[in-house]
Amino acid sequence: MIPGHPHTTDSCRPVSEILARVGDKWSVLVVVQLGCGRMRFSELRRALAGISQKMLTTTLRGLERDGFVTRTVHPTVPPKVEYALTELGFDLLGPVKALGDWAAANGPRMDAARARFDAVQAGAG
Amino acid sequence: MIPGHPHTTDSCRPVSEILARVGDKWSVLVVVQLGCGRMRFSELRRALAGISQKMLTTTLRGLERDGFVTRTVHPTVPPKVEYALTELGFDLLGPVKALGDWAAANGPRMDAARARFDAVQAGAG
DNA sequence: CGGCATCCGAATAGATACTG
DNA sequence: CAGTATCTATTCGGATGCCG
Repeated sequence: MIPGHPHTTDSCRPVSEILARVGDKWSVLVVVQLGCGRMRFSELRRALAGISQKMLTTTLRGLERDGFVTRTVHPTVPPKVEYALTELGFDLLGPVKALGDWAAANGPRMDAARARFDAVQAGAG
Repeated sequence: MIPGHPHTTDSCRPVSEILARVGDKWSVLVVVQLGCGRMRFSELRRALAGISQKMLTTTLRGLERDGFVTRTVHPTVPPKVEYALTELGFDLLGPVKALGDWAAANGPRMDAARARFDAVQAGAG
């Protein structure tokens, strides 16, 4: 029990919403990647290394819809489409990078806990 | 690489990892909920209102495995199992709440962007 | 009360082929 | 090069039934 706990945390609802929007497998990766600067479709695909072309398209559409990225079509031959973060997208980078820093700092602790848990499971059945 | 760009964000990898662990539909909700204090299984289920017993069990197992929550069994009749955040879990609350605050503050902007996008799609095909 | 096993439907993600 | 459409495999998540 936490004595004198504020219990004012209504973070549940908004966290759930933001996670429903960018909590999928690729959205955050794309946002972080675009945080390095505008990129074209194939550059993103190369940078993300593992995403399928379909998923990249779907993810970018969703991010564009929610106002995180812009899509610029250059009417050239061959076609060239560039994606960039909006102000909202850059804004999102703040808390996302905070989470990233946390993960980088505490990832080993998570790994250790997992190893411990698995060892106990194996030993105690 | 973008010339003259900061490019200090190597948050890609860790963000991906933390998202793979707590980016599912319920994990963060459970963590935030437990941030209010230790709770037993049925309390959590009531508080989350919508989660199935199977998912709650699965989610709690995952969080326990990664060292975010502890599971305490009271050998009473009827049985009583309580869950609480570990120090790592409380630590996670920081960046998660930051993300929650951001979502609460910018949710309207996301909604507006979405409405705008949908309107353009309807108008321009 | 807490939890596991099983089955089933829905949603997701990937491969492939085709268009402009 | 960028994107769409289709098909399929995998995963997710819920309902049910049984156990300690």
